[in-house]
Amino acid sequence: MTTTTSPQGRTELLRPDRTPVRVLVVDDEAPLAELLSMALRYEGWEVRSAGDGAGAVRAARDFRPDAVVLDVMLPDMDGLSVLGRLRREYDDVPVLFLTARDAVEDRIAGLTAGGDDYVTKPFSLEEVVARLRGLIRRSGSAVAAGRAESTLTVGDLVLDEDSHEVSRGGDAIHVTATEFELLRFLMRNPRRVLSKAQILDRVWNYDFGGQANVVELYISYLRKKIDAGRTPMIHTRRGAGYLIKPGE
Amino acid sequence: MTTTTSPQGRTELLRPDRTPVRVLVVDDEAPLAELLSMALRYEGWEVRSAGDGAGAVRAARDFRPDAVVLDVMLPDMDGLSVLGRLRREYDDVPVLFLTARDAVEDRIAGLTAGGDDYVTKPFSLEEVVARLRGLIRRSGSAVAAGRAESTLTVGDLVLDEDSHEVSRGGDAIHVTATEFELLRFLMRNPRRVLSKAQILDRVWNYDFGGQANVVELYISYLRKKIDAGRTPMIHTRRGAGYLIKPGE
DNA sequence: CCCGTTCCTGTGAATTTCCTGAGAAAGCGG
DNA sequence: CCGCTTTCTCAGGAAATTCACAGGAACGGG
Repeated sequence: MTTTTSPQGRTELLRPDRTPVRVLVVDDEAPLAELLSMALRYEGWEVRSAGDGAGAVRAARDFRPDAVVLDVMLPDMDGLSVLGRLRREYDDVPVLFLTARDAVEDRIAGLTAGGDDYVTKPFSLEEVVARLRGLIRRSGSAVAAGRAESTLTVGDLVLDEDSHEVSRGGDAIHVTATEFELLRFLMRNPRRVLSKAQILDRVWNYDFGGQANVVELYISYLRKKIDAGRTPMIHTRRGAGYLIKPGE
Repeated sequence: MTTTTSPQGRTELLRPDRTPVRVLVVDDEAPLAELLSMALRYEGWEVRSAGDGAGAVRAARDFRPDAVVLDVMLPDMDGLSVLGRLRREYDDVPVLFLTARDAVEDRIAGLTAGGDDYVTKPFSLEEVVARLRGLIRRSGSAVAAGRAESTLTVGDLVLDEDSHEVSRGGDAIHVTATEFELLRFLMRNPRRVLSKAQILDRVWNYDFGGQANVVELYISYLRKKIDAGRTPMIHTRRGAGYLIKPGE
């Protein structure tokens, strides 16, 4: 697995043979599966989806995914069983579990043990994509293809996805969890205008029902922390959205 | 056997020929075997599993594992018989026994006489991984490949996995068993945020059903012992988890 | 230059997340 | 069996974070 930089400046994961990464989405709620598939395709990944455990196993067999997104609550069998079947014939595939927050610790215990990961519903797409990237990065193929990078850089601004640390020009900057996700989304799309709707869709939970101006608010927070007294890197495109780029 | 540092900074055991270590897991409880396999694969090891004694012997024959994790209670034959068969054709392989806590102690004593080791169910994955590492390190191949390292260091904090001793800046620090495992997990993943769920999964027993705030509690304990009056090394990433890193 | 629109940001309150003391229960050594 | 240690639950309180609201600033089309 390697990272390349596309003409647009987006970095995307590729497999060693320079073919796009394949991800299998398993969820019985069709709209959610749809939402996920779209988001993952937007990442440049190849996506297939299944609505139940049996379908998942079948799909895995001929699709040979590099990673799986798996709802732990499925109509026919539970997450662990599906995982078992997948793993039986298909060793190393990393899995990202989707689980309800209130599902009293839905026996998440054990699920993340193997280096797999999980997110609780309702999640933000940014969260899912980030975790998935992490899993793929750390999976066998990534190691085989060389050094995996856990850090995003735009100009003198650096964001480390492992330690959740942010710094600009060497100075450490403290950001909150939401600020971190927003900044990560911006930095993953440098020099590209992102609309408030896009940002809301990616960074906030999919069922967020609040005011649209939280985005403005958090942009404001980030500016205070990142651009304070320096060449601004976060820019407003009135009527369009926001973008981040290195200062001249 | 050598230790190398992967791109992510994790150290992993390799065989003299720089091939991953091979581990055979023998347990008839499929979910447990699954859990173990996942955890061991995550360590970078190659894993095969068997559900009974006969299968174990067969698997060992063509898999030639560097270590075996063996449940002493198997449907077809008991641990001793399996061990006998394994050893008959395959001398030196170190074995980690899994045993129920109430199992008769002296039986185990006999089993571990040859430098093997055991853990009682329910165990924590950290425990199993650590013991297994110890066994492999001490086994023939490790000696052949040179010095094995049993100590973790982050800044001036040192943890010895063999003696279970911890010290910071030369001062010995007493930690309890649970504190030790938590600290070891943190130190094996320096500068990386570990979520409370991940920590719970790795450090606590797999059937632990308690409150998630034991993690907070033990972090608090560790801070009192390790960071007291010094530059803090254990940091909270609110909404994300905890991480350890050397103070500047 | 005016006006409607869009964006920025201070204030404050609700909520979430984390920390930690106190004590019950279980384990261990003598 | 007793006393000490360790593990863990519970609950209160502290602190950080998230978010709504609203007034004012900046912008851009006409």
